[in-house]
Amino acid sequence: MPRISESTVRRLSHYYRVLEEVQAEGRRMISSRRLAEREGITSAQVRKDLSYFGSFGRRGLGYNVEHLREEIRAILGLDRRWRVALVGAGHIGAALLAYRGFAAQGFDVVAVFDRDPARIGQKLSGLVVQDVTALPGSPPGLDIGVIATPLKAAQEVADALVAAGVRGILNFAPRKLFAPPHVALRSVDMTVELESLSFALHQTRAPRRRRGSTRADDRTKHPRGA
Amino acid sequence: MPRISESTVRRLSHYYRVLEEVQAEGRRMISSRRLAEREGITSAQVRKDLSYFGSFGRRGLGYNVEHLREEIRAILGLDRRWRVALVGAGHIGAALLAYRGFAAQGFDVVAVFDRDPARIGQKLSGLVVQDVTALPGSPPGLDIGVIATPLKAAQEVADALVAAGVRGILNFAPRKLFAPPHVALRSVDMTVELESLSFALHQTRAPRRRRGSTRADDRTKHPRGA
DNA sequence: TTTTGTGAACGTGTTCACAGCG
DNA sequence: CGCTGTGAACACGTTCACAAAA
Repeated sequence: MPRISESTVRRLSHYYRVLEEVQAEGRRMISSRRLAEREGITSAQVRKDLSYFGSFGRRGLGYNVEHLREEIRAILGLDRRWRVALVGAGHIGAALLAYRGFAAQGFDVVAVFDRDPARIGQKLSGLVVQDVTALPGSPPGLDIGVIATPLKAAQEVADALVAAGVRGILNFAPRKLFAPPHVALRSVDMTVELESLSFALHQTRAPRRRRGSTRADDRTKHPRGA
Repeated sequence: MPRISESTVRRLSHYYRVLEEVQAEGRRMISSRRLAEREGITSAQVRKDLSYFGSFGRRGLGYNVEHLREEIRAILGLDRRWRVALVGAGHIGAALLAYRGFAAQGFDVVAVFDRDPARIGQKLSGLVVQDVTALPGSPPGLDIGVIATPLKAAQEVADALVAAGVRGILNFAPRKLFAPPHVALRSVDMTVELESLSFALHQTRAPRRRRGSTRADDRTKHPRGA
Protein backbone atom coordinates (compact mmCIF):
# COMPACT_ATOMS: atom_id res chain seq x y z
CA MET A 1 0.00 0.00 0.00
CA PRO A 2 1.47 3.36 -1.07
CA ARG A 3 1.52 6.38 1.20
CA ILE A 4 -1.99 7.77 1.38
CA SER A 5 -2.33 11.46 0.69
CA GLU A 6 -4.23 13.73 3.02
CA SER A 7 -6.61 14.64 0.20
CA THR A 8 -7.49 11.00 -0.36
CA VAL A 9 -8.31 10.59 3.32
CA ARG A 10 -10.51 13.66 3.31
CA ARG A 11 -12.36 12.38 0.28
CA LEU A 12 -12.88 9.00 1.94
CA SER A 13 -14.54 10.90 4.72
CA HIS A 14 -16.85 12.49 2.17
CA TYR A 15 -17.58 9.19 0.44
CA TYR A 16 -18.53 7.77 3.80
CA ARG A 17 -21.08 10.51 4.32
CA VAL A 18 -22.53 10.05 0.85
CA LEU A 19 -22.78 6.30 1.37
CA GLU A 20 -24.75 6.84 4.57
CA GLU A 21 -27.18 9.00 2.64
CA VAL A 22 -27.40 6.62 -0.27
CA GLN A 23 -27.99 3.73 2.07
CA ALA A 24 -30.79 5.67 3.76
CA GLU A 25 -32.28 6.17 0.31
CA GLY A 26 -32.42 2.40 0.06
CA ARG A 27 -30.04 1.90 -2.84
CA ARG A 28 -28.02 -1.31 -2.84
CA MET A 29 -25.34 -0.50 -5.40
CA ILE A 30 -23.57 2.68 -6.51
CA SER A 31 -21.13 3.37 -9.33
CA SER A 32 -17.99 5.46 -9.04
CA ARG A 33 -19.72 7.81 -11.45
CA ARG A 34 -22.67 8.49 -9.17
CA LEU A 35 -20.48 8.76 -6.13
CA ALA A 36 -18.31 11.25 -7.98
CA GLU A 37 -21.26 13.35 -9.08
CA ARG A 38 -22.36 13.79 -5.48
CA GLU A 39 -18.95 15.14 -4.60
CA GLY A 40 -18.30 17.16 -7.71
CA ILE A 41 -15.21 15.18 -8.70
CA THR A 42 -14.28 12.65 -11.41
CA SER A 43 -15.12 8.97 -11.23
CA ALA A 44 -11.47 8.11 -11.85
CA GLN A 45 -10.61 9.92 -8.65
CA VAL A 46 -13.09 7.83 -6.69
CA ARG A 47 -11.80 4.58 -8.12
CA LYS A 48 -8.18 5.56 -7.58
CA ASP A 49 -8.82 6.54 -3.96
CA LEU A 50 -10.54 3.26 -3.22
CA SER A 51 -7.98 1.21 -5.11
CA TYR A 52 -5.29 2.17 -2.58
CA PHE A 53 -7.08 -0.01 -0.06
CA GLY A 54 -8.39 -2.88 -2.11
CA SER A 55 -10.87 -3.89 -4.81
CA PHE A 56 -14.27 -3.24 -3.41
CA GLY A 57 -16.29 -3.00 -6.60
CA ARG A 58 -17.62 -5.39 -9.22
CA ARG A 59 -17.02 -4.56 -12.84
CA GLY A 60 -20.16 -3.69 -14.68
CA LEU A 61 -22.09 -3.31 -11.43
CA GLY A 62 -20.39 -0.79 -9.20
CA TYR A 63 -19.99 -0.95 -5.43
CA ASN A 64 -22.24 -2.52 -2.84
CA VAL A 65 -23.28 0.45 -0.73
CA GLU A 66 -23.36 -1.21 2.67
CA HIS A 67 -20.18 -3.16 2.09
CA LEU A 68 -18.23 -0.14 0.85
CA ARG A 69 -19.47 1.88 3.79
CA GLU A 70 -18.19 -0.76 6.19
CA GLU A 71 -14.85 -0.90 4.41
CA ILE A 72 -14.35 2.87 4.58
CA ARG A 73 -15.52 2.85 8.18
CA ALA A 74 -12.74 0.40 9.00
CA ILE A 75 -10.17 2.26 6.90
CA LEU A 76 -10.87 5.52 8.71
CA GLY A 77 -10.72 3.82 12.07
CA LEU A 78 -14.34 4.62 12.87
CA ASP A 79 -15.02 1.05 13.95
CA ARG A 80 -13.74 1.86 17.41
CA ARG A 81 -14.24 4.68 19.88
CA TRP A 82 -11.81 7.54 20.52
CA ARG A 83 -11.42 9.26 23.86
CA VAL A 84 -11.38 13.01 23.40
CA ALA A 85 -10.47 15.81 25.80
CA LEU A 86 -11.78 19.29 25.09
CA VAL A 87 -9.79 22.28 26.31
CA GLY A 88 -11.63 25.60 26.29
CA ALA A 89 -15.22 25.83 27.43
CA GLY A 90 -16.06 29.10 25.73
CA HIS A 91 -18.46 29.65 22.84
CA ILE A 92 -16.75 27.31 20.43
CA GLY A 93 -16.07 24.63 23.01
CA ALA A 94 -19.67 24.67 24.10
CA ALA A 95 -20.86 24.50 20.51
CA LEU A 96 -18.64 21.50 19.85
CA LEU A 97 -19.89 19.73 22.95
CA ALA A 98 -23.48 20.31 21.97
CA TYR A 99 -22.89 18.84 18.53
CA ARG A 100 -24.57 15.42 18.67
CA GLY A 101 -22.86 14.02 15.59
CA PHE A 102 -19.64 14.06 17.57
CA ALA A 103 -20.32 10.93 19.60
CA ALA A 104 -22.27 9.37 16.76
CA GLN A 105 -19.10 8.72 14.77
CA GLY A 106 -17.07 7.29 17.62
CA PHE A 107 -15.65 10.36 19.31
CA ASP A 108 -16.42 10.46 23.04
CA VAL A 109 -15.60 13.65 24.86
CA VAL A 110 -14.57 12.33 28.27
CA ALA A 111 -13.27 15.53 29.85
CA VAL A 112 -13.55 19.30 29.50
CA PHE A 113 -11.00 21.79 30.77
CA ASP A 114 -10.79 25.55 31.10
CA ARG A 115 -8.63 28.09 32.87
CA ASP A 116 -11.37 30.54 33.84
CA PRO A 117 -12.43 30.02 37.50
CA ALA A 118 -15.91 31.22 36.58
CA ARG A 119 -16.27 28.23 34.25
CA ILE A 120 -14.56 25.58 36.33
CA GLY A 121 -17.06 23.40 38.16
CA GLN A 122 -19.92 24.27 35.83
CA LYS A 123 -21.66 21.51 33.94
CA LEU A 124 -21.57 21.51 30.15
CA SER A 125 -23.50 18.87 28.23
CA GLY A 126 -23.24 16.54 31.19
CA LEU A 127 -19.54 17.09 31.92
CA VAL A 128 -18.07 19.09 34.76
CA VAL A 129 -15.52 21.64 33.54
CA GLN A 130 -12.19 20.97 35.24
CA ASP A 131 -9.25 23.21 35.92
CA VAL A 132 -6.82 22.93 33.03
CA THR A 133 -3.96 22.44 35.48
CA ALA A 134 -5.57 19.07 36.27
CA LEU A 135 -4.94 17.94 32.68
CA PRO A 136 -1.73 15.94 33.18
CA GLY A 137 -2.65 12.35 33.82
CA SER A 138 -6.19 13.07 34.85
CA PRO A 139 -8.19 11.07 32.31
CA PRO A 140 -6.31 7.90 31.40
CA GLY A 141 -6.14 6.64 27.86
CA LEU A 142 -6.78 9.90 26.08
CA ASP A 143 -6.51 9.67 22.30
CA ILE A 144 -7.33 13.11 20.97
CA GLY A 145 -7.23 16.64 22.32
CA VAL A 146 -9.40 19.43 20.95
CA ILE A 147 -8.14 22.97 21.46
CA ALA A 148 -10.84 25.64 21.59
CA THR A 149 -8.96 28.24 23.58
CA PRO A 150 -7.95 31.79 22.74
CA LEU A 151 -4.93 32.26 20.52
CA LYS A 152 -2.38 32.88 23.22
CA ALA A 153 -3.05 29.75 25.24
CA ALA A 154 -3.11 27.39 22.26
CA GLN A 155 0.52 26.27 22.02
CA GLU A 156 0.79 25.88 25.78
CA VAL A 157 -2.33 23.72 25.80
CA ALA A 158 -1.00 21.68 22.89
CA ASP A 159 2.15 20.94 24.87
CA ALA A 160 0.06 19.93 27.87
CA LEU A 161 -2.07 17.64 25.74
CA VAL A 162 1.01 15.99 24.30
CA ALA A 163 2.36 15.53 27.83
CA ALA A 164 -0.98 13.99 28.76
CA GLY A 165 -0.39 11.41 26.06
CA VAL A 166 -2.75 12.32 23.25
CA ARG A 167 -1.74 11.11 19.79
CA GLY A 168 -3.84 13.59 17.87
CA ILE A 169 -4.80 17.24 18.22
CA LEU A 170 -7.58 19.18 16.57
CA ASN A 171 -6.90 22.89 16.81
CA PHE A 172 -9.52 25.61 16.46
CA ALA A 173 -7.28 28.50 17.47
CA PRO A 174 -6.23 30.61 14.48
CA ARG A 175 -2.55 29.93 14.78
CA LYS A 176 0.03 27.42 13.60
CA LEU A 177 0.83 24.91 16.34
CA PHE A 178 3.84 22.66 16.73
CA ALA A 179 3.79 19.13 18.08
CA PRO A 180 6.24 16.22 18.01
CA PRO A 181 6.13 14.04 14.88
CA HIS A 182 4.28 11.21 16.59
CA VAL A 183 1.33 13.49 17.30
CA ALA A 184 -1.04 14.12 14.40
CA LEU A 185 -2.20 17.68 14.11
CA ARG A 186 -5.15 19.15 12.23
CA SER A 187 -6.42 22.68 12.24
CA VAL A 188 -9.72 24.33 11.57
CA ASP A 189 -9.10 27.99 10.94
CA MET A 190 -12.13 30.04 10.12
CA THR A 191 -10.04 33.16 9.70
CA VAL A 192 -8.04 31.60 6.89
CA GLU A 193 -11.21 30.50 5.13
CA LEU A 194 -12.74 33.94 5.35
CA GLU A 195 -9.59 35.62 4.11
CA SER A 196 -9.40 33.14 1.28
CA LEU A 197 -12.94 34.16 0.36
CA SER A 198 -11.96 37.79 0.65
CA PHE A 199 -9.09 37.19 -1.77
CA ALA A 200 -11.34 35.43 -4.25
CA LEU A 201 -13.95 38.17 -4.12
CA HIS A 202 -11.33 40.87 -4.27
CA GLN A 203 -10.11 39.55 -7.61
CA THR A 204 -12.54 41.33 -9.88
CA ARG A 205 -11.15 39.20 -12.66
CA ALA A 206 -13.07 37.46 -15.36
CA PRO A 207 -14.94 34.48 -13.86
CA ARG A 208 -12.31 31.76 -13.33
CA ARG A 209 -12.40 29.35 -16.22
CA ARG A 210 -12.19 25.58 -16.22
CA ARG A 211 -9.10 23.80 -17.37
CA GLY A 212 -9.98 22.93 -20.96
CA SER A 213 -10.26 19.44 -22.40
CA THR A 214 -12.10 17.74 -25.20
CA ARG A 215 -12.04 14.06 -24.49
CA ALA A 216 -14.84 12.96 -22.27
CA ASP A 217 -14.60 9.26 -21.46
CA ASP A 218 -14.40 9.68 -17.76
CA ARG A 219 -15.53 13.22 -17.27
CA THR A 220 -18.35 13.82 -14.85
CA LYS A 221 -20.58 16.81 -15.41
CA HIS A 222 -21.10 18.83 -12.28
CA PRO A 223 -24.81 19.53 -11.90
CA ARG A 224 -24.56 22.99 -10.41
CA GLY A 225 -20.98 24.04 -10.85
CA ALA A 226 -18.06 23.82 -8.46
CA MET B 1 0.67 37.39 -12.65
CA PRO B 2 0.15 33.63 -12.79
CA ARG B 3 -2.91 31.92 -11.35
CA ILE B 4 -2.56 31.88 -7.59
CA SER B 5 -3.05 28.53 -5.90
CA GLU B 6 -5.38 28.11 -2.99
CA SER B 7 -2.48 26.97 -0.81
CA THR B 8 -0.57 30.15 -1.53
CA VAL B 9 -3.56 32.24 -0.48
CA ARG B 10 -3.95 30.29 2.74
CA ARG B 11 -0.28 30.78 3.52
CA LEU B 12 -0.56 34.50 2.87
CA SER B 13 -3.26 34.50 5.48
CA HIS B 14 -0.84 32.85 7.90
CA TYR B 15 1.99 35.23 7.04
CA TYR B 16 -0.35 38.09 7.75
CA ARG B 17 -1.03 36.76 11.23
CA VAL B 18 2.66 36.23 11.93
CA LEU B 19 3.46 39.75 10.73
CA GLU B 20 0.91 41.19 13.14
CA GLU B 21 2.60 39.33 15.97
CA VAL B 22 6.08 40.28 14.86
CA GLN B 23 5.04 43.89 14.54
CA ALA B 24 3.63 43.79 18.07
CA GLU B 25 7.00 42.46 19.18
CA GLY B 26 8.48 45.65 17.82
CA ARG B 27 10.63 44.16 15.06
CA ARG B 28 11.12 46.27 11.96
CA MET B 29 12.49 43.70 9.52
CA ILE B 30 12.01 39.98 9.04
CA SER B 31 13.71 37.48 6.74
CA SER B 32 11.93 34.80 4.74
CA ARG B 33 13.82 32.36 6.94
CA ARG B 34 12.31 33.61 10.20
CA LEU B 35 8.87 33.92 8.68
CA ALA B 36 9.17 30.34 7.45
CA GLU B 37 10.27 29.05 10.83
CA ARG B 38 7.15 30.44 12.44
CA GLU B 39 5.01 28.55 9.98
CA GLY B 40 7.01 25.36 9.81
CA ILE B 41 7.70 25.69 6.08
CA THR B 42 10.74 26.49 3.92
CA SER B 43 12.00 29.98 3.24
CA ALA B 44 11.87 29.31 -0.48
CA GLN B 45 8.14 28.77 -0.16
CA VAL B 46 7.71 32.13 1.52
CA ARG B 47 9.73 33.94 -1.12
CA LYS B 48 7.94 32.17 -3.96
CA ASP B 49 4.52 32.96 -2.53
CA LEU B 50 5.35 36.64 -2.17
CA SER B 51 7.05 36.82 -5.55
CA TYR B 52 3.74 36.14 -7.30
CA PHE B 53 2.60 39.59 -6.22
CA GLY B 54 5.76 41.66 -6.40
CA SER B 55 9.18 42.25 -4.93
CA PHE B 56 8.59 43.33 -1.39
CA GLY B 57 11.97 42.50 0.14
CA ARG B 58 15.45 43.96 0.07
CA ARG B 59 18.34 41.66 -0.64
CA GLY B 60 20.57 41.20 2.34
CA LEU B 61 18.00 42.76 4.66
CA GLY B 62 14.72 40.91 4.42
CA TYR B 63 11.23 42.40 4.46
CA ASN B 64 9.98 45.48 6.23
CA VAL B 65 7.39 44.10 8.60
CA GLU B 66 4.86 46.89 8.44
CA HIS B 67 5.16 47.32 4.71
CA LEU B 68 4.80 43.62 3.98
CA ARG B 69 1.81 43.45 6.29
CA GLU B 70 0.14 46.26 4.37
CA GLU B 71 0.92 44.61 1.05
CA ILE B 72 -0.60 41.30 2.12
CA ARG B 73 -3.54 43.11 3.61
CA ALA B 74 -4.23 44.65 0.23
CA ILE B 75 -3.61 41.41 -1.64
CA LEU B 76 -6.11 39.55 0.52
CA GLY B 77 -8.67 42.29 0.15
CA LEU B 78 -8.69 43.09 3.85
CA ASP B 79 -8.34 46.79 3.20
CA ARG B 80 -12.10 47.07 2.79
CA ARG B 81 -15.11 45.80 4.68
CA TRP B 82 -17.25 42.83 3.68
CA ARG B 83 -20.97 42.55 4.42
CA VAL B 84 -21.75 39.12 5.80
CA ALA B 85 -25.07 37.37 6.38
CA LEU B 86 -25.20 34.51 8.86
CA VAL B 87 -27.79 31.79 8.40
CA GLY B 88 -28.36 29.52 11.37
CA ALA B 89 -28.50 30.93 14.90
CA GLY B 90 -27.78 27.70 16.74
CA HIS B 91 -24.71 26.87 18.78
CA ILE B 92 -22.21 27.37 15.98
CA GLY B 93 -23.89 30.46 14.62
CA ALA B 94 -23.94 32.03 18.07
CA ALA B 95 -20.29 31.13 18.61
CA LEU B 96 -19.33 32.73 15.32
CA LEU B 97 -21.24 35.89 16.14
CA ALA B 98 -19.58 36.14 19.51
CA TYR B 99 -16.14 35.86 17.95
CA ARG B 100 -14.72 39.38 18.16
CA GLY B 101 -11.94 38.80 15.65
CA PHE B 102 -14.60 38.57 12.99
CA ALA B 103 -15.25 42.27 12.63
CA ALA B 104 -11.64 43.09 13.43
CA GLN B 105 -10.49 41.85 10.03
CA GLY B 106 -13.15 43.57 7.98
CA PHE B 107 -16.05 41.15 8.10
CA ASP B 108 -19.27 42.78 9.32
CA VAL B 109 -22.16 40.50 10.07
CA VAL B 110 -25.10 42.64 9.04
CA ALA B 111 -27.92 40.11 9.33
CA VAL B 112 -28.75 36.82 11.03
CA PHE B 113 -31.37 34.37 9.86
CA ASP B 114 -32.94 31.22 11.21
CA ARG B 115 -35.94 29.03 10.48
CA ASP B 116 -36.88 28.21 14.06
CA PRO B 117 -39.77 30.45 15.26
CA ALA B 118 -38.37 30.17 18.78
CA ARG B 119 -35.21 31.93 17.65
CA ILE B 120 -36.71 34.48 15.28
CA GLY B 121 -36.99 37.87 16.92
CA GLN B 122 -34.41 37.13 19.58
CA LYS B 123 -31.33 39.31 19.84
CA LEU B 124 -27.91 37.77 19.27
CA SER B 125 -24.80 39.90 19.73
CA GLY B 126 -26.82 42.99 18.94
CA LEU B 127 -28.64 41.62 15.89
CA VAL B 128 -32.27 40.56 15.71
CA VAL B 129 -32.65 37.08 14.26
CA GLN B 130 -34.85 37.25 11.17
CA ASP B 131 -36.97 34.62 9.47
CA VAL B 132 -34.90 32.94 6.79
CA THR B 133 -37.74 33.43 4.30
CA ALA B 134 -36.93 37.14 4.52
CA LEU B 135 -33.48 36.50 3.05
CA PRO B 136 -34.16 37.36 -0.60
CA GLY B 137 -33.32 41.00 -1.12
CA SER B 138 -33.55 41.93 2.53
CA PRO B 139 -30.08 43.29 3.22
CA PRO B 140 -28.73 45.07 0.16
CA GLY B 141 -25.14 44.67 -0.94
CA LEU B 142 -24.42 41.37 0.72
CA ASP B 143 -20.98 39.98 -0.10
CA ILE B 144 -20.65 36.77 1.85
CA GLY B 145 -23.03 34.23 3.33
CA VAL B 146 -22.12 31.98 6.24
CA ILE B 147 -24.04 28.73 6.57
CA ALA B 148 -24.31 27.37 10.10
CA THR B 149 -27.46 25.31 9.68
CA PRO B 150 -28.10 21.60 10.07
CA LEU B 151 -27.03 19.34 7.22
CA LYS B 152 -30.35 19.07 5.49
CA ALA B 153 -31.01 22.77 5.11
CA ALA B 154 -27.53 23.64 3.86
CA GLN B 155 -27.92 23.34 0.08
CA GLU B 156 -31.28 25.09 0.14
CA VAL B 157 -29.78 27.95 2.13
CA ALA B 158 -26.83 28.11 -0.25
CA ASP B 159 -29.22 28.53 -3.16
CA ALA B 160 -31.07 31.26 -1.29
CA LEU B 161 -27.83 33.08 -0.53
CA VAL B 162 -26.82 32.93 -4.18
CA ALA B 163 -30.22 34.28 -5.13
CA ALA B 164 -29.71 37.05 -2.59
CA GLY B 165 -26.57 38.02 -4.49
CA VAL B 166 -23.68 36.87 -2.33
CA ARG B 167 -20.42 36.22 -4.17
CA GLY B 168 -18.92 33.99 -1.52
CA ILE B 169 -20.15 31.31 0.85
CA LEU B 170 -18.54 29.87 3.95
CA ASN B 171 -20.14 26.56 4.84
CA PHE B 172 -19.99 24.92 8.25
CA ALA B 173 -22.43 22.12 7.49
CA PRO B 174 -20.67 18.77 7.01
CA ARG B 175 -21.68 18.28 3.43
CA LYS B 176 -20.50 19.16 -0.06
CA LEU B 177 -22.40 22.14 -1.46
CA PHE B 178 -22.81 23.27 -5.02
CA ALA B 179 -22.90 26.86 -6.23
CA PRO B 180 -22.56 28.55 -9.60
CA PRO B 181 -18.98 29.21 -10.76
CA HIS B 182 -19.14 32.91 -10.00
CA VAL B 183 -19.74 32.19 -6.32
CA ALA B 184 -16.68 31.25 -4.28
CA LEU B 185 -17.26 28.45 -1.83
CA ARG B 186 -15.22 27.40 1.19
CA SER B 187 -16.04 24.77 3.74
CA VAL B 188 -15.09 24.13 7.31
CA ASP B 189 -15.86 20.53 8.11
CA MET B 190 -14.96 19.41 11.59
CA THR B 191 -16.15 15.90 10.86
CA VAL B 192 -13.62 15.49 8.10
CA GLU B 193 -10.81 16.77 10.31
CA LEU B 194 -11.71 14.37 13.11
CA GLU B 195 -11.95 11.43 10.74
CA SER B 196 -8.64 12.38 9.22
CA LEU B 197 -7.18 12.27 12.73
CA SER B 198 -8.87 8.96 13.32
CA PHE B 199 -7.25 7.60 10.17
CA ALA B 200 -3.81 8.85 11.20
CA LEU B 201 -4.12 7.38 14.69
CA HIS B 202 -5.55 4.17 13.36
CA GLN B 203 -2.42 3.59 11.27
CA THR B 204 -0.25 1.91 13.87
CA ARG B 205 2.58 2.24 11.41
CA ALA B 206 6.13 3.27 12.12
CA PRO B 207 6.26 7.00 12.84
CA ARG B 208 5.94 8.75 9.48
CA ARG B 209 9.34 9.70 8.20
CA ARG B 210 10.45 12.85 6.47
CA ARG B 211 11.20 12.89 2.82
CA GLY B 212 14.96 12.49 2.73
CA SER B 213 17.45 15.00 1.44
CA THR B 214 21.06 15.90 2.12
CA ARG B 215 21.63 19.34 0.73
CA ALA B 216 20.68 22.07 3.10
CA ASP B 217 21.11 25.50 1.53
CA ASP B 218 17.59 26.60 2.03
CA ARG B 219 16.28 24.10 4.53
CA THR B 220 14.63 25.46 7.63
CA LYS B 221 14.82 23.44 10.81
CA HIS B 222 11.47 23.08 12.50
CA PRO B 223 11.90 23.79 16.20
CA ARG B 224 9.37 21.34 17.55
CA GLY B 225 8.53 19.08 14.62
CA ALA B 226 5.66 19.26 12.17
C1' DT C 1 -22.59 -3.30 -22.61
C1' DT C 2 -21.35 -1.37 -18.31
C1' DT C 3 -18.10 -0.27 -15.00
C1' DT C 4 -13.92 -1.37 -12.38
C1' DG C 5 -8.90 -1.14 -11.56
C1' DT C 6 -4.66 0.82 -12.98
C1' DG C 7 -0.23 2.06 -15.55
C1' DA C 8 1.05 6.02 -18.01
C1' DA C 9 0.63 10.81 -19.08
C1' DC C 10 -0.12 15.09 -17.40
C1' DG C 11 -0.27 19.21 -14.69
C1' DT C 12 0.63 21.71 -10.66
C1' DG C 13 2.78 22.96 -6.35
C1' DT C 14 7.24 22.63 -3.84
C1' DT C 15 12.07 22.64 -3.39
C1' DC C 16 16.60 23.45 -5.12
C1' DA C 17 20.28 26.19 -6.07
C1' DC C 18 22.24 30.17 -7.72
C1' DA C 19 22.58 34.80 -10.01
C1' DG C 20 22.04 39.33 -8.52
C1' DC C 21 21.95 43.05 -5.48
C1' DG C 22 22.55 45.47 -1.13
C1' DC D 1 28.86 38.45 3.48
C1' DG D 2 23.38 37.97 3.77
C1' DC D 3 19.21 37.49 1.69
C1' DT D 4 15.92 37.96 -2.13
C1' DG D 5 13.92 36.55 -6.43
C1' DT D 6 13.44 32.92 -9.71
C1' DG D 7 14.24 29.40 -13.55
C1' DA D 8 14.86 24.61 -13.45
C1' DA D 9 14.33 20.20 -11.32
C1' DC D 10 11.57 17.47 -8.77
C1' DA D 11 7.74 15.26 -6.40
C1' DC D 12 3.21 14.22 -6.16
C1' DG D 13 -1.72 14.26 -6.93
C1' DT D 14 -5.11 14.00 -10.77
C1' DT D 15 -6.80 12.57 -15.09
C1' DC D 16 -6.65 9.70 -19.10
C1' DA D 17 -7.60 5.77 -21.46
C1' DC D 18 -7.86 0.99 -21.84
C1' DA D 19 -7.60 -4.05 -20.63
C1' DA D 20 -10.30 -7.04 -17.93
C1' DA D 21 -14.40 -8.70 -15.91
C1' DA D 22 -19.35 -9.11 -15.16
